Amino acid sequence: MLTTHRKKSILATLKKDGLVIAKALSESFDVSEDTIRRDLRELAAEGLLQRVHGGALPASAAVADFGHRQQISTDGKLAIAKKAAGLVSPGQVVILDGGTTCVQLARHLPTTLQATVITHSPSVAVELVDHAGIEVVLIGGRLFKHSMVAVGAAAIEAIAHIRADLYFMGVTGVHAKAGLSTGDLEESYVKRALAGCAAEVVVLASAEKLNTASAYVIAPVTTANIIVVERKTSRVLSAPLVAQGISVVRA
Amino acid sequence: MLTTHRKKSILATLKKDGLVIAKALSESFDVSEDTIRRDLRELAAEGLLQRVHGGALPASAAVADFGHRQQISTDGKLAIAKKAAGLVSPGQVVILDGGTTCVQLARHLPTTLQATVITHSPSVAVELVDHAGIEVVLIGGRLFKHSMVAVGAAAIEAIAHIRADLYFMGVTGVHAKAGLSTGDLEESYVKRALAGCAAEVVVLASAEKLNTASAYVIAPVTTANIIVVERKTSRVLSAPLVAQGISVVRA
DNA sequence: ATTGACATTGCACGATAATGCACGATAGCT
DNA sequence: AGCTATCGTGCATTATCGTGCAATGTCAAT
Repeated sequence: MLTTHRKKSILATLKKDGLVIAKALSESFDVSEDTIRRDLRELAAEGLLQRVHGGALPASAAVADFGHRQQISTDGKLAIAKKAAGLVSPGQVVILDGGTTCVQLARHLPTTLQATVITHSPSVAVELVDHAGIEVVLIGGRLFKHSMVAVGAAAIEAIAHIRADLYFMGVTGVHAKAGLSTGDLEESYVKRALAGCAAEVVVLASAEKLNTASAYVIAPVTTANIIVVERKTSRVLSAPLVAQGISVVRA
Repeated sequence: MLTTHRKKSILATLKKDGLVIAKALSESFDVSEDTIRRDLRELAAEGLLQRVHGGALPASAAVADFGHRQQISTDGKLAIAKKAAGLVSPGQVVILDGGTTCVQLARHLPTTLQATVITHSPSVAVELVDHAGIEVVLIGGRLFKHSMVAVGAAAIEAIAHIRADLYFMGVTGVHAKAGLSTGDLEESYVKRALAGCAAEVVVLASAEKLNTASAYVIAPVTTANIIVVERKTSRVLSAPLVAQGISVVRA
């Protein structure tokens, strides 16, 4: 029995059953439990599975889950969301992106605020149910599950008929030269379309997004009128943005 | 049985049923109630659920307020949702209406099912995130908050381009003569449009809906190919429907 | 063929985690 | 108020874990 072969089998079993148990593996491969433990430890170190007492679980399950992602939303993101919520004036037509920060933003809009919110994120829409004064418009399309937003031709088409006052854009990268970027091609198209139909664009950028760029560029950084960053953001990071005429707001 | 796996199962059960009972869990996992209590305590400490005497409730705010309505969702509705979920075949294109029953239906679709779900309910969309095999298409429009569904011209327009195998329709009234009806005009337009583009229409009707009619008529009752009703439904109520050639399924 | 470097494995042992039971405290119902 | 189910805690038991070490096997260079 080859070690690598055994490891592959373990991963295959894991994928098939959703979990593996150390004792059972040791019997089925006829090796000691120590050996299995070693295998599991090594596979866990490679990020191929998640080690737990008694066996292992798939790695993805730990990472996945949107609800979980929302929980790891940092204090910084929360502060950004609150600050951004304050930028909305009564009567405005506002576009809210998907992503955890925008969900937080929606949650922190005053419940009494009279406004129209346009969004392609079902999560944001659900969040706004009990904001009596807010008219919600949902943009349809194929649902990109990783970010929980509608994308695709249908979404682009729906956006084409919209004019908004304000667009709160979530991004994964803000770079003075590379521009605003995100990790999914379809998403970048939608964000570009949304930016194009709003009078003012507000980018929400938590600390780790600044001065980085992701795979797909949405637009030059000057597309943003305002960028909301964390309070602690150093001047070194904000200066190049301010130099291009962007208003950098600290949360 | 792995501890971690048991906890995940508890959370999954909680999500499915809206509550879990300690004693029942201890029996189904064949461990002592102490162990279950420990699990629940730890999950509660992580903020993943809310501990109550005798069991636990969901913790998430988004789930909670919808869960309020969901709690009044009777056992009957749950049974209907489960039964209806079993009507979906792999590979089908399915339309899911809004409403608590359809959210339950979504929740009870097999996680491994390969299918396309079209919906105008953001709640349903959110529910299907962790069904890896399901492609979700969101229909946009103005959000009618009471039912949490997209309605209006945009929704109708989007629906016009759709062909589906199956449409699960929620209604507030099913009457052999008055037809299928609902309490909102806009909603009735959308439901009619959805019914028109599906090969087969399945109506989900909990006990109190039968033999009643609401303000706005969607379509004649014969539009429905199948009506799923509660197990206890009397023959007196189902007979007039069967007489019109509709298949009445008891949950 | 021999040797040495290295990987793999099984075993021993102390440490840690998980579980079930016993007991007194508490919550919810009548 | 009184009853019962449920709860939390301390403790003993068992399973599982990690580490160090020796035995075995592999492979390449000599």
